[in-house]
Amino acid sequence: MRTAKISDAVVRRLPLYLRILDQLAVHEGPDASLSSQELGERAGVSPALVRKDLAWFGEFGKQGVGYDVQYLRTALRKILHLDKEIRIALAGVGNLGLALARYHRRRYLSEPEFHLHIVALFDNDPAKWGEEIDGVPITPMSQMPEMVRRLGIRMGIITVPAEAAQEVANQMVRSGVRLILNFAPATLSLPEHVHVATADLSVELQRLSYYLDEDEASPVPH
Amino acid sequence: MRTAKISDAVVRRLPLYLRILDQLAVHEGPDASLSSQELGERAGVSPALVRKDLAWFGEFGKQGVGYDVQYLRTALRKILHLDKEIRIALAGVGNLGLALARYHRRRYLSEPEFHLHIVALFDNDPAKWGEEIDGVPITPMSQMPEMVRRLGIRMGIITVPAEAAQEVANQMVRSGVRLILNFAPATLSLPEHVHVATADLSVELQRLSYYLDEDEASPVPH
DNA sequence: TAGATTGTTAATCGATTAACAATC
DNA sequence: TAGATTGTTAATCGATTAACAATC
Repeated sequence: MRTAKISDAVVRRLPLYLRILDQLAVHEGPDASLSSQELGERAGVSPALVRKDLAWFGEFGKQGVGYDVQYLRTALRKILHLDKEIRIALAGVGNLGLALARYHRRRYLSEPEFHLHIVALFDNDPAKWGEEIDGVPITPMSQMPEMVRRLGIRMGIITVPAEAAQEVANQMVRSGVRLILNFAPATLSLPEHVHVATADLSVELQRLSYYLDEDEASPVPH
Repeated sequence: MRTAKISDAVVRRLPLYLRILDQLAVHEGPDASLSSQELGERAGVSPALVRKDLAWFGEFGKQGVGYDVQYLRTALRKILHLDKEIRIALAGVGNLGLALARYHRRRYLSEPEFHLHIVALFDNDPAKWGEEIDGVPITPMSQMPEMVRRLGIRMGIITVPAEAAQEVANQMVRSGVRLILNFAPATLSLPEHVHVATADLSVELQRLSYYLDEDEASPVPH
C-alpha cells in the first residue's frame, strides 16, 4: 500500500465508516450501494470529507451511483488490517480489565468476522495467577516478553492503576508491542514508533462537565 | 464566566492539565509552581498552546515564575464545574456497566475531591431490578424521568448494546439529561443542545490496528 | 441520453506555533 | 537589577469545505 502518510484525523474516521458498512451489509441486500452523502450523514461528517478520506486509499466509488457496500467494506477492513486475526494482551485484571476481557472475548467468539482476539491476561497479584477468564489464564507480568513472542501478540490493553501504567507500558514495549490502548488515567511517555490510544473515562466525564451550566435557561420541548 | 465560545479542542485538554496539577498538588509542597514549559511537557503539548489555552479563561500565571499549582488547580476545577457534586445515571448494567459503576463509585467514596457520583442504575432486565451495586439499586428504564428529576441527575452513561443505544439516549434526553457518555458502538443522533462524548472501545482498537504493519523492518533496540 | 455522484483542485476556515513586549 | 516566563499578536500549518469537470 503506497499510503503517503495519512493524517491521524483521517484514520480516526475509518472505523466509523466501517461500522456503518457493517450494519448495512447485514440489513441491506448483498449489492446495496450508498452515496458519500448517505455515509456522511450516518457518520456525522460532510459528504466531501467522506470522499476525500476514501480517496487517500484508492477509487472505490462509481460516478452517479456511489459506493458498493460490500466492496467498500472489504476494502476498509483490509486497510485497517482487520481481515486477519490480531492478538492482544491485557494487563491489569481488576474490575474494568475483567469486564473488557469478557466483553471482547464474547464478541470474538460470536462474530466470525471480529478478529480482535485477547489471548493473554497479565496481573501482578499472585492470588490471580492461573485463574482462567473464559479460557484465558492470568499470568505474571514477568512472563510478558515470552508470551508476546510465543503467541504473536501485537497489541496491548492497559487497565492497571495509574501509578503502574508507565511501568507496564514500558514492559509491553520491551516485549515488542507497538500498539497500546491505555485506560489508566496517566499520560504515557513512550518511544515514537509506539502508537498509544487513550480511553480515559474520567477525562471524558470531566470534559463533558465543562458544558454543565451551558444555556440552562433555554426552553426544552417535551 | 464571559467565555466567548471556547473551542472543543481547548476544552478537551483542560482535564489533562487538571490531572497533572492534581498529581503535583499531592507530591509537591503547597506552594509549588510550574511553567507552561513543564506543564506542556507532562501533557504532551507545546508550552505556547498551554498558555493560549489557559488565557481563554483568565490570567493565572506570573511572569518569570509560572503558574501556582494550587491556584491553577482550583481555577480549572471551577471552570470544569468539578467543584460541586455531579450526579450521574448509568443505563445498562451488563459486564461493562457494572465494572464502570463499581470503579467510579469506589473512586467517589475514597477521593474526597472526586465529585462525579453515579446515583442511579437502569436496566431493562426485570431479573436485575432491586439488586444493589455498592448501595445503588438497579431500576427499570421507565423510571428514568422521575429519578432524574428527583435526584438532580445531570449526566448519563450508556453501556447498553448498540441496538438499544439510540432509544436509551432519547429517553435520557426526554428526562432532561444533556450530557451523555456513550460506550455503545453506535453513532447517536440527538438534539444540538445535547453534548455526547464517545468511548467506543472497538473503534479505538480498530483505529490502532491501522498502524499494524508500519515500519516493521526497522531495528528495535532492547 | 439526462441525472447523479464521484475524485480532485482551489478556497476557506480554524488551530497551532513562533516571536516578543510586558513584567514579575 | 538580570533572568525568566507570561499573555498576546502575527505567521504558519493543516484540515475541512466548496465547486466542478469527468464519467457512470
